[in-house]
Amino acid sequence: MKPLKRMTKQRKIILDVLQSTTCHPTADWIYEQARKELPDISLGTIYRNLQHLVQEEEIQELNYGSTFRRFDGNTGLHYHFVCRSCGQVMDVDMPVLRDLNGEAAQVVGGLVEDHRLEFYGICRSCLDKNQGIEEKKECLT
Amino acid sequence: MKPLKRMTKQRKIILDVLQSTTCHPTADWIYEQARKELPDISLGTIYRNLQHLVQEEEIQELNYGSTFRRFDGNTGLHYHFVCRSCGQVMDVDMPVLRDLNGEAAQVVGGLVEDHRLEFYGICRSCLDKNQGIEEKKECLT
DNA sequence: TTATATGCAAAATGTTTGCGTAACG
DNA sequence: CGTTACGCAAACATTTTGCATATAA
Repeated sequence: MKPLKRMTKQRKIILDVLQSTTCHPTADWIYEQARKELPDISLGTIYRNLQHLVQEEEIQELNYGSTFRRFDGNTGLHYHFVCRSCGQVMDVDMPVLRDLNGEAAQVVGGLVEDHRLEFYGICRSCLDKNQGIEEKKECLT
Repeated sequence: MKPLKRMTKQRKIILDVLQSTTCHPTADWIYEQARKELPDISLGTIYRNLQHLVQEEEIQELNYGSTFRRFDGNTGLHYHFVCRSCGQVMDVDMPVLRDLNGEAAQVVGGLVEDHRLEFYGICRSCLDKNQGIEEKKECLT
């Protein structure tokens, strides 16, 4: 973990929020959480810090088929499952496919640094209450 | 290939643009191309048709670490490589990992319908002219 | 003490939508 | 002909930015 340039209380809270949840929150959800601690924090500060933390590789950014981003406090390589019904994003605890990068490098002929793998489908809890479209949950705690 | 509800000249052009390029264009690039044929086409029409074509599974939507989407006329399962320097997205012609979905299903316990795999790194042409940051190419024809 | 970060509000970006008109089948 | 799609422009949601002030090191 590299040292950050400055650890403000705002930055600390944002990092805390991300590291103390297993969900994959949006900027807005992080904002709501952070405001419980620091009511005057601004959304601009949330975005500036998220950008900063991504650059410092303290967190990672996720992007699925939606208009907004999600963030993940877990920077280790791991895979995700996205439920098409409720929109929930969960970690998939399966072994990392280490030789994939080399395989791809042979094909594309460039430098392959890493990869990202996402699964799509319907999660168990949506299957159970097997109905049409659930209301989307932004984040489950 | 399911029949589309109506094949307007606008929809045809959008489909043509996507199917006659191996790049993975943004809505805006598609708009520029379509305007060469049909100068009065509107961006709203582009978006409406892209959405429609995704639903009909005539094209697929891609989403990477950026603020905008890309689209792909190739609906078969295949993987992508994203160059961190020039932003280009290219196909990775490697075998599809068919048993991955089953593996993930065992872990998450839901229904896993499909997966998406993306590689990140620096492409050959950026490595060759090995300089800092290239100007971003939206799409190469 | 000074560079870095903040809050606020305004701007920018990418996408969607309402409405009256056009045109596919 | 009736329904579906269009062009246009305004609305929307998310993210970024400029500026004057505050604060961590």
